[in-house]
Amino acid sequence: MPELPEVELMCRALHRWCAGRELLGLDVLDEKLLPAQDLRGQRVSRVERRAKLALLFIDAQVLVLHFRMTGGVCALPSPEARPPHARLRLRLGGPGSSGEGPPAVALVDPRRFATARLLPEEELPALLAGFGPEPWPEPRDGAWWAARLAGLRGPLKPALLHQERVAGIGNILASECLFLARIDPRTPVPSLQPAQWEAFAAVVGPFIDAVLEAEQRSFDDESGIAYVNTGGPNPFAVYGREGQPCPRCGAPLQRIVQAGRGTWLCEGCVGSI
DNA sequence: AGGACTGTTCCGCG
DNA sequence: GCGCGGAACAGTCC
Repeated sequence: MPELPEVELMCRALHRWCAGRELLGLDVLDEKLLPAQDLRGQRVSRVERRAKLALLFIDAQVLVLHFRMTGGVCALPSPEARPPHARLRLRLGGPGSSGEGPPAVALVDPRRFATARLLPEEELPALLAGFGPEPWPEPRDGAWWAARLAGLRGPLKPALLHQERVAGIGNILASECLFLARIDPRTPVPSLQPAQWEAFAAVVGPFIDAVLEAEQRSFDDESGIAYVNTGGPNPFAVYGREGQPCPRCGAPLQRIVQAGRGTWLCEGCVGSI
């Protein structure tokens, strides 16, 4: 479920697994993803997140992974292991900067929406310039959010998904944070009051921290496919819960569609539009 | 069988 | 420029 927190966790995992290690091979298991590459002997220096991208720095190049809807990463028990839906595999040699790591890692993606590209490091700034600034971990206040979305006229919730304004907010994060801030997702951006911007700003950082902490557990077990919400109960307050009672007031939660995407809200908890 | 889905891009229309 | 709907991508899970 890759939004900002999930991509952050995947990047941390990739960094632990790969940083400082030699590449023994880059296996393109789905040729739709990337042309075959020979990167043997090159070294993964580090892995960083920017927006919803994972950036693997390999010598003078960067392998840029975009997980889209269903992409994920996992550590493999053997160099030739091929878990279901594996699309790209990195075989690794030598101990990493955090000790022994797995013999290989893979990008897995059942739906095959994920993308990968390899580009010279000097081309990275131009790619990243297309994304807005990060809403986390640096604290952002209400004025920052208002300025980032200034000029947009439509409803707030779809506006939050504009990656060129603010990078990393996804459909779940948007619904959940608006619920926590008691803001109606249909409110036009120009109608937001300063107090509402502040309420929203106050909610985002702690919510991302909470998701990271909750999902950290699924990454702590690095023995198999260790990524994203594999089964388990829906951990969210409103997402995917239409018809269920609002955790705050008990009224049935609503699902509406905005810009073609589901939005979940409690009509009893939001102020007037 | 049919619909919905955590992301993004493209097109056409207004 | 903005925003929407729709389609496309491709697969799984109700």
